[in-house]
Amino acid sequence: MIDPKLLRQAATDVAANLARRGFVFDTNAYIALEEQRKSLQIETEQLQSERNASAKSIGKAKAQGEDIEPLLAAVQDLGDRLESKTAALQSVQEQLSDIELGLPNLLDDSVPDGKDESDNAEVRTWGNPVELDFDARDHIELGESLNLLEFETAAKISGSRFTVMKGDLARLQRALIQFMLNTHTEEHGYEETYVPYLVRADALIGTSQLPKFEEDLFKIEADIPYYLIPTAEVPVTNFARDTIFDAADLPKRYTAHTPCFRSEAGSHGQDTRGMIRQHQFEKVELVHFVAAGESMDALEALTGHAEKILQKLELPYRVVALCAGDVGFGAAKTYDIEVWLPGQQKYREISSCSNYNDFQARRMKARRRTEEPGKPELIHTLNGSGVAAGRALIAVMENYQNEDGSIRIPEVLQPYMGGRSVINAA
RNA sequence: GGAGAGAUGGCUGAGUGGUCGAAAGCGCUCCCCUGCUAAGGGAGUAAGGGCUAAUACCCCUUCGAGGGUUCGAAUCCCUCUCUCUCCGCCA
Repeated sequence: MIDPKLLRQAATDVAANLARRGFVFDTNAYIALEEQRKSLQIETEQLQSERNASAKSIGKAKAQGEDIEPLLAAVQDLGDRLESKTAALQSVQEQLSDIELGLPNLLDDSVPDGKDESDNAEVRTWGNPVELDFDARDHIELGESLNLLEFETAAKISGSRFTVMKGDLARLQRALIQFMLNTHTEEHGYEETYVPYLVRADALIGTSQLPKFEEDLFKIEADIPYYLIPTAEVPVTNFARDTIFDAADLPKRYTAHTPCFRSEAGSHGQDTRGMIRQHQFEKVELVHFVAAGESMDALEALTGHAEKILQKLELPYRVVALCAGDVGFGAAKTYDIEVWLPGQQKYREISSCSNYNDFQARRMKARRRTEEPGKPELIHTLNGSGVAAGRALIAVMENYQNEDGSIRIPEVLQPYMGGRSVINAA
């Protein structure tokens, strides 16, 4: 959520910023509502004040044994007046809140202009796309010919966009996850966490998947209307919900491995083959809680931590700064890390690292006490994939393939694979 | 699943219709005293919102959440959520 005070004072500036995203903010409608809110709130609070004063004097009079009747008569219609004002105020505030919850975050000035993916700015590349002296196979071909990857079995059980992995491939994904968690906890200062995969709507509102993007989520049919998490960002970031951290508590870095569940509504026809885009995938997530003013540095650090994983795996990648039109709803700035996939001859997203500044914190009431005046102020939250395990698996398969269809195991993963260095057909 | 208890400020914990945003203790901050790492005395110490140039006044809201009764609710009524105890079941 954008600071309501800023919206009131500088609606036009906000609209100009959001316009960079292609988002239209109807400032006139907002300002009109805001004027109503102001007068209604002042009147309502005035009436509440009157009510409090009269109740107090009635109490006093009664204690002294005086006649209360005239006092009661004097406030007879106060309740009704208050009730109608309150109802009107509430209605206006709900309308304002609907608008506010629907506004995307302000973009950081450093975000490049642009409409869509094609306008994203390459920031840096690492490594060089592998030159194979044979025709590269994609992960589907590789996995199926090794008898370790079965889409038909998955379809039989759960339909499209699911995968069954077996043997060394299943183990390789587990190895990737272990390797990533160990790297982040041992080298990058993250605390490992284990979190719920089912969450309540409140948590999703806090991280801004709701109310706007419900169609992207799986909601379970049960007495309790849980949602399956689309990313560990949701449970982990909500650690900070309704919390006031001590100044010394921050910064905090958390990591978690979870499955992620996404309906992929709106991506029909995209990546229908293979396991690039699944309803369920494994991911290691990184989350930072930092003081306001430190989040831009934190974003660079966080992105670097995700990159480190690919470097250790020796997978070529590039980092792109998402352009104004491509930055997600709640983010002020986002770097995507794209890994090279020989099977597609393309860089594909494997991590997305975002600074939400106070956008999520305001929704979650996540604050810290400042050092000096000791006053609560909103913290900044960040998150990024460190990295998506399913896609990392694809990247390893395709980048480490041999001509005979076997797959070499990256050196850093070998300890997790019983010391072996290659995966052969089962 | 059955039976019961409870949710109050940073913590412990009073408070069952009126001057309670809330006793007391602890903790914390500042000051005083004390010639010695102790003790004592005093003051202060919630969050959110409105108004505003203001982090100054003033006002409003909040005692798990949401409704209700009342001139007035932490206190009474209803619903929900969560926590705890015992029994049962269970990875």
